[in-house]
Amino acid sequence: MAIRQKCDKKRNALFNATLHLVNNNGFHDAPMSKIAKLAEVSPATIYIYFENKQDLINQLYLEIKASFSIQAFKNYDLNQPIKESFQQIWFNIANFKINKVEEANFLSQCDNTPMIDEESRQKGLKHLQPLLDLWERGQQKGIIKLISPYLLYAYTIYPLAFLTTMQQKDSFQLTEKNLNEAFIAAWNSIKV
Amino acid sequence: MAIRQKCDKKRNALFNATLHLVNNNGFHDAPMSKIAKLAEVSPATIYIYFENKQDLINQLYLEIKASFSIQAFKNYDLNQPIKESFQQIWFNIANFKINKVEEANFLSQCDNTPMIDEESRQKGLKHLQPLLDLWERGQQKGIIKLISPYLLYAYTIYPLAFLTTMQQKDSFQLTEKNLNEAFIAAWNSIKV
Amino acid sequence: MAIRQKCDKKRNALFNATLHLVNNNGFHDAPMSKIAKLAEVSPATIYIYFENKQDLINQLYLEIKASFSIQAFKNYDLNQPIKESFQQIWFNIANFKINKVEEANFLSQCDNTPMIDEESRQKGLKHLQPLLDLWERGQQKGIIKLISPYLLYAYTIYPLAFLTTMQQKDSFQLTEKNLNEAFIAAWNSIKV
Amino acid sequence: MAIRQKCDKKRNALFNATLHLVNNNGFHDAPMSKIAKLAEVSPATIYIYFENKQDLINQLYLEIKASFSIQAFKNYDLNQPIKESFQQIWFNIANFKINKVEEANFLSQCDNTPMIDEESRQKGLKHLQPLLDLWERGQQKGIIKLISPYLLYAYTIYPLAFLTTMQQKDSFQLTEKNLNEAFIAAWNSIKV
DNA sequence: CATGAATGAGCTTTCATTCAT
DNA sequence: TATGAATGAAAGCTCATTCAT
Repeated sequence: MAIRQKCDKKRNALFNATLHLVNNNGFHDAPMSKIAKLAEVSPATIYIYFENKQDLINQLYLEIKASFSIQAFKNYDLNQPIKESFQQIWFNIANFKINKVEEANFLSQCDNTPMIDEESRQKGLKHLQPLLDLWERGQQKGIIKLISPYLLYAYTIYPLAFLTTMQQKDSFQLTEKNLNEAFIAAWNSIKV
Repeated sequence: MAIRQKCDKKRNALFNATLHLVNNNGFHDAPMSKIAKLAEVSPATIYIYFENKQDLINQLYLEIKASFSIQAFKNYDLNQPIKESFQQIWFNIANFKINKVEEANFLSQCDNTPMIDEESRQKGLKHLQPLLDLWERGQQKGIIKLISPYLLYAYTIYPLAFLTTMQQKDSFQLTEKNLNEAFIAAWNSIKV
Repeated sequence: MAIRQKCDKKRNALFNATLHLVNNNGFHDAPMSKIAKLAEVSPATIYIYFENKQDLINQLYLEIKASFSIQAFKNYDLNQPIKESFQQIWFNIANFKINKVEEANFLSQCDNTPMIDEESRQKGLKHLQPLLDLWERGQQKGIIKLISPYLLYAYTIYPLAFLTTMQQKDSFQLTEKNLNEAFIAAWNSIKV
Repeated sequence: MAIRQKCDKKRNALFNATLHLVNNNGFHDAPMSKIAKLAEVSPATIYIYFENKQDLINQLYLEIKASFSIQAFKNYDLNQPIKESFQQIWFNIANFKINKVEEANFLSQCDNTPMIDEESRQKGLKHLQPLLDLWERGQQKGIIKLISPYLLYAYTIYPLAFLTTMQQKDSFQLTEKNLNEAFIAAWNSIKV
């Protein structure tokens, strides 16, 4: 009655292989055969864990988004002042992007191409809710400007994507000094 | 002359078809056969104008980057004050992204995936030089913060990409009010 | 005994599943995985009961042929007159085809395609021997025409396959009236 | 401006290859790769001439049905007496089955399996209309029994399929004598 | 210059079967 | 015995590119 069980080990190996190949070659040059080889499984095995290639990509996206959100709101304390809370979250996100380069890179590709289907994209968006709530509280208290949350995001979180992308490609270094300057720029752009 | 015009017509048709398909389907689902069909030419004809698919994408990228740069520095007068100059350029870029949605979208994909080869990417970067020069002058005059140009770009120009992407996907509207708020946020983040 | 019954249950479930899928989808679209699912067993279990897919099909064919032959010669009494005997067998076969539609359909597929291997086909043919013997007796008595048994079969039994196939596919109905007319046609074609 | 044209030569080669492989191996063991090899074209070439495998099979079926129907009604003269007309058609069909063994065999497979889709099957049926009309005339004149055309077909034309199948598989020979006996059997089964 | 046909290589996915428990 | 996981091989089909005109 005992049988071999579907194991997270293989699922993870497939995720890692996909992550690596999509980041380096792009979605268009990350065939299932290469993914399988890199994960050291048979091509057919992928289809035990995922319905098809799109499903593999979607699930990977959501898994990374979830791990992103855990990191983003680590040590976030609702009772602290608005600015301290925002600072905590901002640096959490920055650290995720710095330490989890592959994951951050993948999310960037997903958010800027039609790789992910609409349903998964919508699910992924929900992870940011606590930050939106924080901004609203900040606005009610007169600390944060009364502008669209899209603007708040565009000028505080989104720039980090550029900085990490550049760090990978060019000679730009995200030093601690740079990071602090970046935070100040972010805060200046949204504070009242 | 007549022949030359005929050529450009097909070249442009191919560019438009590629732009449309890559934007809507992604690079991985924009085969040469579909591009040819949409441009109303034979697949074989593509290879008269371009060496191969990569070359087509690269050339399209550079063409759009060039048209972007023309728009970006329109009416830019070196003799005007720093802030006015920056404001001119910033709104130029914003208008490009708002009016040339397809082109802006395509550049976004190129900048966030391994679609474009390194050589073309480097060429594309040069178009921004006048803005970098302006920033340097601003810094020398003590008007702009002494931080890396990567940071300056990340907090002034890059956010526009997010806003235009969102305008396409969601209910967010880039109204004139929003746009002015965005410029203020951008300026606040880099001014001394 | 208990184990034996358990076994037969699964074997039968597999037979039914195969019958259903081959009839509805064709042999080419009746994969082992679907058969297993429909029979509510594991794909691996099939290989406990059958050597491979070909063996499963062959055994199913022979099982159905055997059940066909039991039905065909039910109440067949060697002492009765030739025509009565023939009539008995003919209606037995007709009833099998009418009541066991799935089984009859499957035999049709097997007899008209290279699904079954030669050995099993030969085995299947033997079930008709009593009918061949009856015909021979009829010929000796001058009641049945002195023509090849292949012709006798082609003009008496084989037409039933067409009628039942049509009943399934079209609006044709095998009513009792039709059936009696069919028997008369059959008898007229072979009687002296 | 002149280009290579899609040629019937390749289309025919593909038809012949398919015919041969499906007849000998069955639909389930007639992969596109083998068909291509036998037709001496690339697998990709098949998709220039046919939408997919199903379309290839459907078109082949209809082509053969058409050629069958031409043969079936060759020299058929509406002004001749019913029996002579029927005899003409019956022998035409018999000759088709004897001389075009591969084609006849293929039609048999198509008519007894779910290989062909419903639409093509319906189209294929229309080819028999002149025979149905003849039967109706025969019935009006009191020459042919007033029974369903399905019965008429089952007892006159359908038996030929069995005889030709047997000729291929077994030692049975469709001699001229056999053929004449078969016709008499056919006629006896439907004449008043 | 321009074309539709043609293609080998490679794609995603499925298959019959076996493995490990 | 019975299983769900696992798999190499092969399926149908598509791709970027070239051929022949």
